[in-house]
Amino acid sequence: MPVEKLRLEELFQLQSGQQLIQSEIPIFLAEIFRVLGDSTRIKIILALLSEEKCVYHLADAVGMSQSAVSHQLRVLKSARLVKARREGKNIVYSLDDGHIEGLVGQGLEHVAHNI
Amino acid sequence: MPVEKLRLEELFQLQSGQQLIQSEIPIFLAEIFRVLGDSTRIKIILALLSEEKCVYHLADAVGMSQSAVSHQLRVLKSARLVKARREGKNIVYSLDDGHIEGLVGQGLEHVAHNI
DNA sequence: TTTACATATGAACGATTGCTCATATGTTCA
DNA sequence: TGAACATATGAGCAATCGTTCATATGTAAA
Repeated sequence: MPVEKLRLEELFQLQSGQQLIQSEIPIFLAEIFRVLGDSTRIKIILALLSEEKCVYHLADAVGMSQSAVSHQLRVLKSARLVKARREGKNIVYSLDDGHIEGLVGQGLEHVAHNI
Repeated sequence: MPVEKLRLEELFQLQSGQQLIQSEIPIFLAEIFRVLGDSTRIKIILALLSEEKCVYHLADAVGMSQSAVSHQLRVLKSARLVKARREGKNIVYSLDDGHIEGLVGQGLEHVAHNI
């Protein structure tokens, strides 16, 4: 299936959803959610909502070791959820694009709804 | 932290995000994303976007065994993503609330953005 | 160039995951 | 009640995951 050709508003209307399900889209979709599905990684993202941070400050913010945070940053970076830039001795991480806030926001709505 | 007292629009504005990160919210958030982070479960959800379905039809739609689908339906149900009702010999599953479409929609936007 | 700092990375591990297979439970109809 | 169908569930297993520990890499300042 030519994923590039899909317009978002069409996705929900594919006949019986079968084409969508058999495309690669569910794989990509599951992948992004899988990456968001760990509390250390979510905390990193939440910490980056307000402002960019270096690894040391992220580790402090989420209460995990530098190594653990660094490993998870790599996961987040390869999923294009965060981006990095060097600033002197530090490497400063920030959210990669605005969709992430949307995703987290929707997640929060579901959480709020189920409390 | 009194989660129930949080208004959604306040969440992003908590001082430096620290309160949010130290609350139980990241745990809940990661949990919902973790459940969405498997392609079989995402396919099930996509299959239910258009209409409710029984287990047999779901298994067919997602191309997995009845047992595998049943196991995953239990995960989806305990995360309150789907609900079930008996209809004769069958058990018919449907999405539990409207937020799920919002979540999937946001996920699709991210996917579309990164293709 | 040496030292100290900041980050990344590889190996190893215990824990969790998602599937299959076999079987149990529940429902309908003869 | 018994047979056939629909779904759920438990055990078992291979694969994946997230952490720690030790160490490598990269940068800045002395």
